[in-house]
Parts: sequence; structure tokens; C-alpha cells
Amino acid sequence: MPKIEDVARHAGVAPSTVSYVLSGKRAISEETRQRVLRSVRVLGYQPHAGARALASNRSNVVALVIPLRSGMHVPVIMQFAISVVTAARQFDHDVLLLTQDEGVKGLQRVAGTALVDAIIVMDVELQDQRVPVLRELQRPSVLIGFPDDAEGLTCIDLDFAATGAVCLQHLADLGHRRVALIGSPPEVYKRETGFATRLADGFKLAASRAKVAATVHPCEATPLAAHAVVATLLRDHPDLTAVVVHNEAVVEPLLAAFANAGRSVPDDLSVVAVCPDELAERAHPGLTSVAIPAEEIGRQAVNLLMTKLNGGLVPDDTLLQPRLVRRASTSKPRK
Amino acid sequence: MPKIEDVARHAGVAPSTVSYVLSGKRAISEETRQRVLRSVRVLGYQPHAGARALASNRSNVVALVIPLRSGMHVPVIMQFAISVVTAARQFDHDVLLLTQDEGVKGLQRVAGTALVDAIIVMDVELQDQRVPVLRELQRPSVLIGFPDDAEGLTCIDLDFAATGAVCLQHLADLGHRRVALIGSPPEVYKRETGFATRLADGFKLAASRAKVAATVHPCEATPLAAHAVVATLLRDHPDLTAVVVHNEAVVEPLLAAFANAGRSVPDDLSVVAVCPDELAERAHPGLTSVAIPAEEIGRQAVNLLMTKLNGGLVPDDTLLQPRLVRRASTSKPRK
DNA sequence: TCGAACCGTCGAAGCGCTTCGACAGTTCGA
DNA sequence: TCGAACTGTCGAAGCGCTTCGACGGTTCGA
Repeated sequence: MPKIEDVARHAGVAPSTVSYVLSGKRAISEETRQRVLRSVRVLGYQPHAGARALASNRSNVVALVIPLRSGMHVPVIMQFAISVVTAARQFDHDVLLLTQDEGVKGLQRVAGTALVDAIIVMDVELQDQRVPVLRELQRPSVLIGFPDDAEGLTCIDLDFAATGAVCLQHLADLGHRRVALIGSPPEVYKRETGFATRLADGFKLAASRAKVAATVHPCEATPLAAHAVVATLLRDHPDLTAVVVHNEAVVEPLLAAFANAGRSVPDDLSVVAVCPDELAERAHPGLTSVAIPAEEIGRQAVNLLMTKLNGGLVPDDTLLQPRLVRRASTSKPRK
Repeated sequence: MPKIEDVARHAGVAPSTVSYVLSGKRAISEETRQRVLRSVRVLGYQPHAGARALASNRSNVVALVIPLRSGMHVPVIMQFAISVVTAARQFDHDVLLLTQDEGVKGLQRVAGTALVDAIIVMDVELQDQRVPVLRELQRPSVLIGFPDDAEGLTCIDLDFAATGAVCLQHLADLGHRRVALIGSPPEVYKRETGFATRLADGFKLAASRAKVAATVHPCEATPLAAHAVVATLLRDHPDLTAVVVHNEAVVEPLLAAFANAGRSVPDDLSVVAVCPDELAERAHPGLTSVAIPAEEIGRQAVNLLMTKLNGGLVPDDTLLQPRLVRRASTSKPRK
């Protein structure tokens, strides 16, 4: 592998000049610049990452901590990860993958060894052990999700309260007077990852404002649980004309269960789902839905991080507004 | 951040001694060792990754290239990734995440800048542009999947031919005389990722050996396509008593379609699926299945890589044997 | 016409670690 | 009893890059 010195010799300049050409941190005459760049190309020079990191105190790597098991759906995590990698590359950074099971230790390790310049943490819980650690660490970070105490931290997420509200409002606008929210498994509410609760709260608040009767029903991620919830729902609320589903795993089973019970969508029942567009599109009928903008969250998280790395200021909280896409599963209730 | 020199001073030894204590590359008296380790603990010393990489010519980072869109199911990719990270950590290595869209350039970058010591590539295609590059690169690598020309490369994967054979054999043993393989989308066969074709070949070969009538039916990953395949199948082969499904996305729709057509599982139709256990377990009835041992492949891939990094020899090809788990979806055909 | 200000480049220091050779001090076999 | 072989430790030389200050050469305003 050629080193900077080889390039310098080849171009007839000093190593420092090569460095400045490559970094653009000092003015270099166009002529010299071209000559150096040509030598770089001819020799196939690539700077040694370790040497660069040592000298510049920047590794150009960011850490991404992904959750293992969780209320988050796996494909969404993947989308995040991919968009983070893609976005990071645009800033000439790479992404180091950490799993949550390394926990606090992992963060301390990658930060303490200067392996990474900055950290993105996905799936932050309300009481997250890592939050105080991130605050102490001398590295910028961005959290995806909101902990209880977000003081001094940069957080980003979909605005789940607004999402709950938007779903309900859409149904209220269509004329529905009784709506149920079929939610995440009970442990997700307990674990207090926050987003499930916030969505439910937004949903209920919007309902009371719109004078719509609304109830919330947690639901395990199994077809059986889905059937049970549907049975309960139809028994307790015969006047139910619409549901909001915030639990990807049971979207299909729920549709099946309602079909079984003789309720056809959207004629007898309107359905709004909070799920990836892909799932909403391939369901029958196509589901009116709000997707988690994983790609956008990832991209924005990286943008925030890069701004911080460059000494810029960023807002503490970034809430992305939900976008409801209307498809075939919602309509006016039958009189 | 304390440096090695600080530790050395604190322990009353030379920096090199600290280094040797930490690396174990030279004998150090137990007494000195303890004293140094204590200083390390007291000062909270963590070696600077860049400096270490520069001096030792080892970054202790491996690259993992993940596919973007592909015939592989996303949760399986995730499982891979997680097991690779976990396994790598056991060897004190970290994992840099690359996406396939950076392609050959990405490999050349991370290898050329010495950012990583070694590379794992997932979802290798039969004619993969990256294969020749990996061969040239001065870094060990492991491919998950088999390219056409694997000469000089280390590859690992589930033995798909054996998988096809095992599925068929299980059905043949039960007494089925006509079996269909419902496979991946046509483009997966075209793209020639290999595994779909190999599974089909193993399936057909086993069928001819067992004197079972067998056909192969590619299927798009949509419920509609699933229904269409089922219709065709039942019309063309009324004597069909069993199917093997190698297409996770349509497992549920297929079951629904067969149910619709009045075929109940396993009484009228036995079903073997190649899919994650999780999916097989939660289906109704529980599906006899072969899972892709993502976790094991990831772990083994890392083991192979580490052996190579340490100068060890490894087999060119590693084929993991399929394990068929019998559940409720297969039984003897009705007479 | 002269000093100030700037431009483009260079040389050298240093980032924090590993590793090689050297060197006392000890052990051991002949 | 003496040299050989070993043990445990040290010092110094880099690893390949960035960056700071310096410096000769121009340019420009007064």
C-alpha cells in the first residue's frame, strides 16, 4: 500500500501538501492540486484509517446500537440501519454495529477507545440505563425514541401522540362515533418504551376532543390473541364501526378475525393501521395507514449527529409528523 | 483519557511492559502483572483504537456486507447480523456495517484504508462482481452463499440441496407419491443466487430416487400469486398430497388458499416449509419445517474468519446440514 | 517605495501504541 | 564452576497521518 510519502514524492511535493490537498484545510494552487490528485490516482493511494484517526483524533466512524428483542418490528429496524449507513456514507463516515446486549459496556468501550466519534441509539426506553452514560460520554449522540429524562440529549422519533390523533381524526372526520385502538402487547406498555403509550394517549385525547367513544386494547402478537380481542370487542361494543391497529404482527390475523365474524372492511368496519406501507399495500383491502418513517428518521438522526460533530447546534427534540395514507380500508360508517 | 504512559508511570514500569501485560505477548512476572492491571483499573485506561491499529497493523474490526433487497427474508438477515456481531465480540472484534449498494467500492475502501481486518459478505450471487475483488484483496474473507467460481474463497451456507432432499424424503417416507415444491419468485431463480436453484435440484433428485412425482412452481411473494399457484396446482395435479414451500412470504397465504380450496392440513395435504421456526410454530397447524440456521451460520462464519486471521487453515466450503423439525402439518396421505 | 498582509508550500513535531533488540539477573547442565 | 539459556523488563524506533508554525514570494494600499 502506498503511503502519503509515496504520493508526495511522486507529485514532487511535501507530505503535508498532499494532506492539505486531500482535506482541503488549506489553500493549494490548482496546479499543485491536480498534480497531487493525479499521483493519488496513479498510485491508488488510500489513507490509513488508523493513522488518520490517531493524528486527527477523528475515526470517521459512528456507532449504531440496535435493539435485539423488542416491540419494534424487525424490518423497521433494518430499514433504520440501512438508512443510517447510507446517510453516514454521504458524510464520509462508516457505521459500527453494536447490539443492545453489550449495553452500557459497549458504549463505554467504543467511546473510550476512540473507535467511534459519535453514537446513535435505537429503541430508547423511558428508563434507559444508557441515558446517563450517554450524557457523560464525551461524544455526541442521537437517541431514537424519547427517554423520560431527555435533558441535554438529542432525541428524534415519529410523533406518536400526533399519530394516534391523526388516525382517530381521520375516522372521526368520516363520521365514526365509536373507535377502538388495538395496540401493542401488554409488556410493551409496561416496559414503557414510551411510543405505545404516547400513541394511545394521543388517540384518546383526540377522541375526547372529537366526541368519539374510544377504547384501548393491548394485544399479544399472536393470531389467537387477535381473535380473542376481536371477540371481546364485538361483544362489548356492538356499535363499533372502526379500529386503529398499532401492532404490525396482528394486522393480518385481525383482518381475518373480523372477516370471520362477518364484518367486512370497509363496509362494516373501517381500519387504520400503523405499519409499514408495504404491509398496508399488500393487505386486502389495502389499508389506510401511517408508516413509521424509518428511512427518514435514520437519515435525520445522522444529519443531527454530523451537525453536532461539526460543532453545530441542534434542537433537543425532533418529532417527525405522521403521514396518513388513505387506502381502501376506511370509509363512512353505514347508517 | 489516560494513555499507556500514564498507566506505566502509575505502576512504576515502562510503557512496553504495560503493553505486554495487556497483550500477553511476552512473559511478565505475576507481581508486575497485577500491579499493572490494578493501575489500568484505577485509571480506567482504555487503549486508543487508532493508535493500536496503526502500530499493530490490526484494527480488530471486521466488515459485514448485508444485502438490500433480495430473496432473503429481512428477519433472517437481522439474525445473521446479530450473531456475527455477538460472535465477533467474543474474539474482541467489532463489526462495521456495509450495505451492498456500495458494492465493490465499499470493499476496496474498507480494506484499502485498513479500516477492517477481514470481511464477511452475505447473500453472494452466482456471478458476483465482488468475488474477484475479494480474491485480490489482501484480507481474509468469508462468503455466505456460494458463487459459481468459489476457487480460493471460503464459503459457508446451509446445504440447500440437502434441504430440498430432506423435505422430499420426509414426505416420501410418509408415503406421499406426488409432491410439489412451491418456490421463490421467478427473479430469484433468474438472479441465480443459487440457493433457490440448489434446493429445487436437491428436491428433484431426491424425488427421482424415491420414485415420487415432483414438480417445481416458482411463486411471487404476494397472496394473489399464492392463490394462483394453488389453483393451478389443484387443477393440474388432483392427486397431489403434499407440498414443500420455499418462500416464507407466502406461507400463510398458501395455507389460506388451500383451506379455501377445501384441503385441510395435514389430513388432505401435508406441508413442509423452509422458514424460520418462529413462523412455523405460530402457523395453524404448526408446520413441519427446516429453518435457515442464521445464528449458526453467522457464528461459524466468524469462527472461520478468526482462524484465517490467525493464520490457520480452513476448509473452502462449509455446508451446514439441514434439520427438519416435525410438527403438525405432515402426516401419511389418506388412502 | 516600503511595510503589511496574504498565498502556497514545507519541515518537523507528535498522535498513542506495539515490537524489536538489548540487557541485567537468574537458573541450569556439564 | 562457568558459559549457555532463559526470564523479566526497558528504551527506542517506528506505524502513517495531521497540523502548526515558519518562510519565501507576491500583491497592495498608503
